[in-house]
Parts: sequence; structure tokens; C-alpha cells
Amino acid sequence: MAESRPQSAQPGELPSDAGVPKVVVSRLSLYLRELQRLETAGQQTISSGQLGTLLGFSDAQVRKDLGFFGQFGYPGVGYRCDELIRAMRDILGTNQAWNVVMVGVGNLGQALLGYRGFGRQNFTIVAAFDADPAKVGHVVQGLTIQPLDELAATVRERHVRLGMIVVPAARAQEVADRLVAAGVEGIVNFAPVTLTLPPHVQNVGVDLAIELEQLSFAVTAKLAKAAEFPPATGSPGG
Amino acid sequence: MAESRPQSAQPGELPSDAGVPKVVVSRLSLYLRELQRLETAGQQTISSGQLGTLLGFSDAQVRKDLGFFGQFGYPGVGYRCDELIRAMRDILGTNQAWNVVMVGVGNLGQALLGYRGFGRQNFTIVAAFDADPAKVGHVVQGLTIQPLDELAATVRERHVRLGMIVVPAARAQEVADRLVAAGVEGIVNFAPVTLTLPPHVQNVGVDLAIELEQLSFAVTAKLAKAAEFPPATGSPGG
DNA sequence: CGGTGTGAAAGTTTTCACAGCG
DNA sequence: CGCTGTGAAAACTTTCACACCG
Repeated sequence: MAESRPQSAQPGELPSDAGVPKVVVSRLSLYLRELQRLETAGQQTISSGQLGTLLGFSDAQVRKDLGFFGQFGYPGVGYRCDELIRAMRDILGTNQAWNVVMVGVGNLGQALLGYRGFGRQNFTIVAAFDADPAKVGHVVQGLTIQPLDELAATVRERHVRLGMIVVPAARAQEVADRLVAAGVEGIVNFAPVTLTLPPHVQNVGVDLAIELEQLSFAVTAKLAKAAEFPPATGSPGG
Repeated sequence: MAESRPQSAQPGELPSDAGVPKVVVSRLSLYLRELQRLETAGQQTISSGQLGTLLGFSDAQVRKDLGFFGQFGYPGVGYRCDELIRAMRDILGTNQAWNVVMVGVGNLGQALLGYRGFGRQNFTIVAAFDADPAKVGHVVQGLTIQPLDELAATVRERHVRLGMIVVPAARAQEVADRLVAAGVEGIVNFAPVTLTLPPHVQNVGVDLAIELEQLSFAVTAKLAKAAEFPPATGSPGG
């Protein structure tokens, strides 16, 4: 074991988890994803500058972000990929296993049940529910679809802490209410509505149409800008 | 027609599209989504305070965000839903139709092909591609899966400006390169990797595992915070 | 009144720049 | 050297507060 390990970074004694900006946490996930790729590719260490370049951030930003959680680097060397991955997973919580329930087993729900990427980060979908009696009892990706009545019991018995909502917009809020009542602590919502939740329940929304909308804005804005500052016609001088 | 329409907000003469913060644009999409829901529910006007409350923002923030693009409100009244929807769609670019291509027709790709939410915002997936010869020629959601060789020609012929990458991580960069070469201006990437793209191509990444990771952090941090400031034991005094 | 639009203040995040370390 | 960790400065975003409008 690395006895000269820099200080901190053990779970449970991270410096004040309080008040870390959300945007920092979202970059942390990107750092982790990249680090895992690099480690698989056999890279042992990486500097803040290299990591930043790969993701489009500055070296200072990478260091500041990590600085919220402790000291992980070796001056003159950089960060050891394996150590940093472990530390980041401790911070993000993915060194422990998370059981997840899914509500809504339509097209998208079925696709998500088959997605292998969740497991790699220690998330397991342990049960799937649907309000449609015609779907209940069918087996999808190894899970038997259950009726919503069984939600609370399953959440309790399987120690489920997170839920995914994959139902139509009109049903999303009532499903969210049931997940909250069942004791879930966080929700990923794929329905295109804003949920009203008690403050102790975390939530992340994923709206696929909005992602495209953001792109259409960016593409349009780019064009508008280009028209505003037209590039010189003809070949640029040496 | 509303002849007393406040100024501005006509497409093509929006005040300096330059330098609108990304976070503002992402809230714009949320405003629009909520406005469309309200209009469907029959609501004619809404104030910045009401809209903000529904989404968890302050009234001032709503007004400042809109202020980047023009003046849309009526003092003492608020905003007219229909007008504001039209203005926001002009800004975001979704009053015009967008043709989109999808590359990668696995579980997730097929689910996305069937997703009705895109159409509602004026996005149409006009073609789907897959590298697997066994899939080429099959019809999914009314589209015949094409080989990647045909990508460039289809993009040109169908005036496609946006692409969706729904292939495994290992293939994402090469697919991105082909989309760029074909002339696409923006990419939504569902593969869990950061793409390297020329600066004139916009891109948005959607990583489903990362969304869960953000939740697991939030849930864990909440707990850590609660331990740091334990709530008083026993019943709170009247 | 009730509500917008907007400067100015407060707060937050990013970048700079450099001491210190192996 | 090369690179981290971190205060201090700069840039940016949010909130405040109020003139003005119908």
C-alpha cells in the first residue's frame, strides 16, 4: 500500500461536505469517467493539466475542484489514477452498491433496464413497476414487472434508496409521490415535467427533448454570431 | 392580433445573441416546458413570480433571464402565455423544424426512435444508421436502418443539422468524426465518453450513469450534513 | 395596486499567480 | 524542474430594491 499517500480522502472524514457547488460535483463525475478510461488504457498517473485538456477545463479548475474534498496529488508528479478513482468514488458514493427501482416499463424503461452502464458504477435496478395490468407479470431483462401496490414493500425489503421515473408526463407526479411515500431518497425523472418534492428528497431531471433544444439554440446562436462578425472573404494572408 | 405587443422578440432582431450564459438557456427550456403545460391547461397569463415558484426559481431570476432576449411582459399583468411561448421558441430555434439523424440502433436507440417528445418540439428523426450489417435494412419505427456509408449523402439530401450518437463508448468518437465530416452542426451524445470535436460543432452529452451518480452524491452529502447538525432529539417545543 | 425591467450590491465561481515540495 | 495546493483578483451570476407602467 502507498504509505506516502497524501492526507485525507478517507470516507467519513472528508473536509466539510457542506456547500460544494453542484457544478463541481458534475465535473467530478466527468473526471471519474475519464480517469476510469485512462486506467483501463494503462495510464498510471495524470496531471491536472492533462486531465483538464481531455475534458476542456483548465488545470486550475481541476485542482480547485479536487481541493474541495482533500489533497490527492503529488507535487511534480500529478495524481495516481488508481488512488484518485478510489477517492472520487468515495466522494460520489459509488464505492457502495445502490439498489434502484424503476417505475414505467415502456420503450425507454425497457432500454434502460438493459443498459450496462449503471452496473459499472455500482447501481443495480432491483425491481420494475408498471401501472398497466397487461404488463405486470411479464419478465424484462430478468425482472418480473410488479404492480405499483408492491412498491413500498419492495423498497423496504430490498433497501432501495433511489428511483427512476420513466412514465408519461401526466403520471410522473403521482409516481413521484408514491416513491417518496415508499421512502426513496433520490429520484431520476425522465418525464418532461418539473416534480414537486419534499426538500429531503433529491432529484435529477433528464429531458431528452430539452437536450436537443439546447443544441438548436447553440447552433442558431453560433450562426447569428457568425453573421454579426463575418469572417473576411478571400484567403487569409500568410 | 396584439397591437400593443411589447417591443423586440422578433426573430432575426433579438438583442445580441452573443454571450448568453448556458445556464440561462437551460432555464429557458424549463420555462418553455412549463408555459406549454400551463397553456394546455388553459392559463392565459403568468407572472414571473408564479412561473418561478413552479420551477423553484426567484421572480427576479425569471425576469433577468428573459431580459437577455427582450421585453416580453406587461407591467401589472405578467406575461401572456401564448406570446411568451412563441418568443421562447423563436429564441431556442424550435419554431423551425429540425431534421435529426440517429447513429446506433440498439435498445436505447430504438426506444429514442419511438419517443414522441421530440416531435412535439419540432425535431424529427429522419434516418437511423447502424454499423452492424445484420441490422441494416430492418425497419424500426417506420425507418429503414441504413449503413453508415450512406450517412453523408442522407445528411445532405435531407438537410439534417443535428445528430444523436447512441453507440457504445468505444465507437462514439469515430461516429462523431463521421457526423462532423457529413456536415452536422450539433451532436447529442449518449455514449459515456467526452468527444473531441471542432469548435464549430456544438455538443451536449447525456450520461445516464452520471445522473445517478449525482444523486448518490446528493443523498450521501445530505446524510453527512444531517450528522454534522443533528436535529434536536424529542419533540420540538410548541 | 400588482407586476415588469433594470441598475447596483451581494454572492459565487473561475482564473491567476506563486510558494512549496519531491 | 514539473506539478500541486491555495490565497487573491477577476469574472460572472444572482438577488435586491426601486422607478415606472397600466
